[in-house]
Amino acid sequence: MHIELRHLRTIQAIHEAGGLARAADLLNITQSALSHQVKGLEDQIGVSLFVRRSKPLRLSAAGQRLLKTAERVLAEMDALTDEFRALEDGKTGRLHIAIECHACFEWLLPVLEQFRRAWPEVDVDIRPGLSFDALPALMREDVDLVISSDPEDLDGVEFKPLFDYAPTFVASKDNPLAKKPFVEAEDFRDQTLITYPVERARLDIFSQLLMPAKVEPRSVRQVELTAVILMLVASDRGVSVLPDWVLRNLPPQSDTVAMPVTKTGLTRRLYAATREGEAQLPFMAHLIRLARTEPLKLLAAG
Amino acid sequence: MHIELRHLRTIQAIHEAGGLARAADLLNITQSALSHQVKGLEDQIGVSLFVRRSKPLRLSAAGQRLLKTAERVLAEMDALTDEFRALEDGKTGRLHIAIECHACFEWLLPVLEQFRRAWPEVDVDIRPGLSFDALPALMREDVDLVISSDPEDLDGVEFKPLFDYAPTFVASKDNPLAKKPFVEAEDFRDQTLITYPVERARLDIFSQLLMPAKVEPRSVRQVELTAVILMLVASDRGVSVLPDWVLRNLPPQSDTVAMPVTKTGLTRRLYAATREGEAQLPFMAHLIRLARTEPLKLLAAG
DNA sequence: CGTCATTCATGAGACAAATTCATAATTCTC
DNA sequence: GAGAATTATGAATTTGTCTCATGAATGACG
Repeated sequence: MHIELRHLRTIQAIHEAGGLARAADLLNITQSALSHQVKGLEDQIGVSLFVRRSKPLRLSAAGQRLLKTAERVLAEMDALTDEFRALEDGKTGRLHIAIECHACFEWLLPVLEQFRRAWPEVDVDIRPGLSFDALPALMREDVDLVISSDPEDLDGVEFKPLFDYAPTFVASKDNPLAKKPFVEAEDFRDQTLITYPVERARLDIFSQLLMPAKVEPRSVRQVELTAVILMLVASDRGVSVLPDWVLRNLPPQSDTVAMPVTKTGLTRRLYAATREGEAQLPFMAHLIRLARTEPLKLLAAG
Repeated sequence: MHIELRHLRTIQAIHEAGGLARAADLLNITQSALSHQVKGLEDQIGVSLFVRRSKPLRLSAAGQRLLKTAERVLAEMDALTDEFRALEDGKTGRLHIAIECHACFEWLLPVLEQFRRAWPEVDVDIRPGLSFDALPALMREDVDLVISSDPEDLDGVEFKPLFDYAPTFVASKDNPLAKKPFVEAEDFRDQTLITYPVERARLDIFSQLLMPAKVEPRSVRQVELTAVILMLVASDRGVSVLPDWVLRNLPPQSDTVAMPVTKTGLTRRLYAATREGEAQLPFMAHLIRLARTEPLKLLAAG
């Protein structure tokens, strides 16, 4: 037999009530039960917790020490059950987001900023580390939402569409391609292509154009930050393909030009992946709503 | 049914062992018991704690939250039981001391200083506040040791003698009494007597001399600090009666003279009062031993 | 001081809860 | 898809907790 929370509650009640009988009322059990319990506890820990010499049962030194722990521990447990209760009726929860699409930071951060104002209790985080394997992480409950443009028909995972975007070609105005109305696969053969440092299958330009056309750029350079990519492009160190929302914020007098990929342009769709049913959680639904509308507003404003 | 420590231990074990079966071994119960327990807990708090989609049972977000609390709380409980165990075999304990005798600070502080080096785990404190009613406080376990010179035959309380001392008269060398070889009760009629601010029954000079002789000093002034009393005496603002150990530390060229009270001098004995049996606690016995010998050494050195 | 009221302790039996045993249902691995 | 490993479940059993009835101790009061 170990010390149990029941014992801590008992000690606290006896202290507050100032006696077994009154404490028994507080705890809705009989005075006898308490007496047995205290005796059992004292036998267990081998230390007497109360002074029995005088009748209105008082805490001994050891009892006072136990009471201190009881107060701390019970407070912690109360906080825990409060959180669970809140979690049950959806006022709180965890929202750890994995983004497969690297440029999504651009619109996701403002969206989260707004979200946090509405749901201050929700534990929000972005986990850029696991952009590969994001869906397994979702199922393992390591994350709770995945932003992706490649919906998969996976059991236990739900994909909700967010918004469409156009992967758009950017180059320096000094680049030979700058004069064209649009680019196509062949145009990349002589170019240095700058991409985010993720596998090709996750890059629109490869999955939608170059891999189907079996075209390999002259070279590929991987760069982490969007701003750096744009800088390199501006100084004609390479060309890139970025979502249109990234390009709307370019200064108009910049040294770069943007144009569609292929004559008709590419169109891609972003999705939010959640575990089955969790998209209905109030805060989750709210975030998805925000992620549908806010990025478009940003685009319009840009 | 409430969350119990058993549940916290279970969560922790499952997490550490990475599965029910292994955790069951850790806890010396069957896998079945754990399964039932987890189910019961989840029903209780209305939140699922594990991800069951994949087989090596993993903690869900809520489970991870619970684990965090489990770790904090169980650590606290372990610390508590360690303390109780130490308390059981006497390596630690509480030693809150009430002193009835006000001047005892003089020798008690150095004694405690030495004691703390030998028993760093013991929670030592002095409670000067309740110099009245110290014995009831002892029985209520508000304090654990009382220093007193008035042993009472009380049930459940034990008095151990510490050492003898002589309440000694001090006056300015300008005081008319300074020439006498000793003082007696009548001498106080024309004097301002300086005492500690406690009831007369606890002051040697009243209980041993003035009250029996029914003599009232011209006036009585109460002063808290020994050093201040000595200062006032030196400047002939009054006379006082202090234990000899206080006076040994007077600078020899001081303006005060000391002399016995009555021709034979008074002799008083200090006692340490503990609850019945507790004087045998190792640390308590040590303190009492120190309190017997150390003050005498101080005297000799002074 | 004895009486009465209050408060705590104790033993036996009733009850509830946790655990085990046996076995079914999953999931994982090859 | 067979076999191994892991978790879930139902019924029986064991363990532990509570209640009831009552006894013992303490404190207050006339």
